[in-house]
Amino acid sequence: MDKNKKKASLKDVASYVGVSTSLVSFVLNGKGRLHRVSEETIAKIKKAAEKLNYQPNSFAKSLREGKSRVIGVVLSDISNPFFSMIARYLEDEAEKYGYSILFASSDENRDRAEKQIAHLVSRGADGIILVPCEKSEKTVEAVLETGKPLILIDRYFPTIRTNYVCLNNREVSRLATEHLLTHGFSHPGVIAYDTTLQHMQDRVNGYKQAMTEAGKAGLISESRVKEANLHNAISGSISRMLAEGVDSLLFATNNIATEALKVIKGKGIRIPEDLGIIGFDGGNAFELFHVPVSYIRQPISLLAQKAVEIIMDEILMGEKMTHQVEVQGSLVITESSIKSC
Amino acid sequence: MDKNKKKASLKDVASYVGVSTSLVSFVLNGKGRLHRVSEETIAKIKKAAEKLNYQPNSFAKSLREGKSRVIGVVLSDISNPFFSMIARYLEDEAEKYGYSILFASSDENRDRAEKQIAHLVSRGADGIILVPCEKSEKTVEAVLETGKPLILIDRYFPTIRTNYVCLNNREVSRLATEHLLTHGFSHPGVIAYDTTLQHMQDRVNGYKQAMTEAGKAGLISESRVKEANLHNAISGSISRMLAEGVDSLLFATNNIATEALKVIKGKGIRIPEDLGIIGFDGGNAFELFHVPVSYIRQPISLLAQKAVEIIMDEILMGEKMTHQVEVQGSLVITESSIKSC
DNA sequence: TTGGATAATTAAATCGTTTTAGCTAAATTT
DNA sequence: AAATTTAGCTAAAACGATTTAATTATCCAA
Repeated sequence: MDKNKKKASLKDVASYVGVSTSLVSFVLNGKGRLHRVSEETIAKIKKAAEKLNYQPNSFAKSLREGKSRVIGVVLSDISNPFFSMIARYLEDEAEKYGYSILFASSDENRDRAEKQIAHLVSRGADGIILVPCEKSEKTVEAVLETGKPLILIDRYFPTIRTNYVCLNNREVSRLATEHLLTHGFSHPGVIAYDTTLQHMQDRVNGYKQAMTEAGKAGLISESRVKEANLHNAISGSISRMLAEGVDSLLFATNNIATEALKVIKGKGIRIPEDLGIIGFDGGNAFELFHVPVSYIRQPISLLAQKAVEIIMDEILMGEKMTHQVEVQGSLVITESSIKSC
Repeated sequence: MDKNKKKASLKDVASYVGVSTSLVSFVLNGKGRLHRVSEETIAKIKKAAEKLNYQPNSFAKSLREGKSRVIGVVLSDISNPFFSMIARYLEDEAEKYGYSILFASSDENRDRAEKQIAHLVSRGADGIILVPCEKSEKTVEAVLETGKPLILIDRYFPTIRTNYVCLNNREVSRLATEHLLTHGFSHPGVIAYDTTLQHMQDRVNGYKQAMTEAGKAGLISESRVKEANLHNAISGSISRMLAEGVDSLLFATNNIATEALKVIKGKGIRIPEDLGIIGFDGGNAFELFHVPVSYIRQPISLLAQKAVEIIMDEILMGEKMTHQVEVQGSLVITESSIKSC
């Protein structure tokens, strides 16, 4: 094994051909013509680079150029299906620009997120894509102060002027509720996380709006679920709401929906006879449930595409405007949300 | 906004305190005492670094040291739950060493994997953790030639001497089949991917071994499933095997198990009366199925922990030995694999 | 008081690029 | 023939750190 053969550097190529490193750099960066290097030399240099298997040293390049071609992504938890899908699309989109992605999971922990971001920045990330966690306004503002390109994804803070891409949470949630109301359910409820994060508030607000529009503001009986001890909390909520007369439920996240389906299965609640349901983000899991489950579909790939597009604009072209994009979710309707009368 | 205030460099700290950059470097790397810097100066330098919010430039550091503190990970597809779990544990383990992880998805495509690896190496990854795809022996060998630390995870090539961490596929698969044989099922079958990858062969071989040990070698009627058109292929396999008298099935991956459960639900096959089943890797999805599903549990966190441990040994200490680790899977048994007689 | 330790610090090379400014020789203009 | 332009190339600084060898100052022993 020749594990000791060092990688060839610009200098190696240069001395192999018998020219200066400048020429090699010009040629290999496609600026040969611009710097009027002779065709002959261009050819020789290219051949030599090939032959020596020259690979530019990315550290030297980054040091010199002040660019890393890496985007840092901090999301809630990459093992959560929703976020791992986002991760995958971000990866694909970034690749189109020749960028790589450095991932980190915050676990919805503010301090952890702060550390992760600092770490990514110190690693030289050219920009940050962030799924911000609750009460992390200061963290976000700190990144903004840096001037480092930043875009929030999935969530945003109404009080902070940043780039963000998120779902039209309120509207799609309103639509889902309206659908329940017009398909045999007179008393819908909603189960959401008990967080101040705006996207979650929006999902609840969409529900409230639909109820109000239907003249049922009086029926609003929301149950919020704390993330801790999720399964039990959801189980309790469902029992309580059923007792109160709720006849259908909107689940505000994929996780909540999945846990709720387990509870429903466990309690033997009939869908849609006893309870109409609409989940968030379909997925393999739902398909194993004994009744097809209606859900709100998020265009995850679009979410990722927009996020990368916007941050790349800022990184590459110095775009200064703030972009705030809402992508449109849609309703996928099946048996679980239609009461046959 | 003071977006123009450049980050402070070593030189800035040095001139702020009125010393040379050497001293600052010594002190901030904890080698102050070693180079007998006076306590007074140490204190001054630390305070100044704090005050100027000095963050070392990682490119300069990497360039000089020839280390990046980044591990490159190429896996099949980060949006696949199994791999996103691995990704998450890898992230956590690497963090313990102060390392970050650069992810890339190969989509089981050899050329893509090759490109991704090249990309990660050119990005300066100190080592590569790889889920190799079919027929990628040459790619793996090419990495080995480089001398860059490498470890395969989840899969391996018996013909190549590399570090790897994988499940005791054959044994756990044998156990699962044996379990079926001793719990009311006289004619088990297996559904696996039609690939030459050894881990998959091992899973099938474990099944065959159990059958042979039970004196039922004659009953071996395996169905292999091509990845393309998965759902339909599995549907066909299940029908065919049931017709052939198969009374129970071992599914060799989580994906196969999930798709199979959908088929089973669709066809109204009763579990375990008509068919006993054992899946691979439990997960949220299984819990929504109307019968609790037995499965083979992989210690994913251990898999990741070992992988990082081994590659870090090589990166940091120049460990030269090849480590080949098999972690032990276990059977999680519920109703789906026990025929009540 | 000369020489040798010892303590405290610094100068300068180095890592591998990119890029600006400058140099030489040939070609063209006046 | 002198001046200018152009073609083709190179030298050297810069990016921001680490590290080796060198330097200065101080103190102590002989």
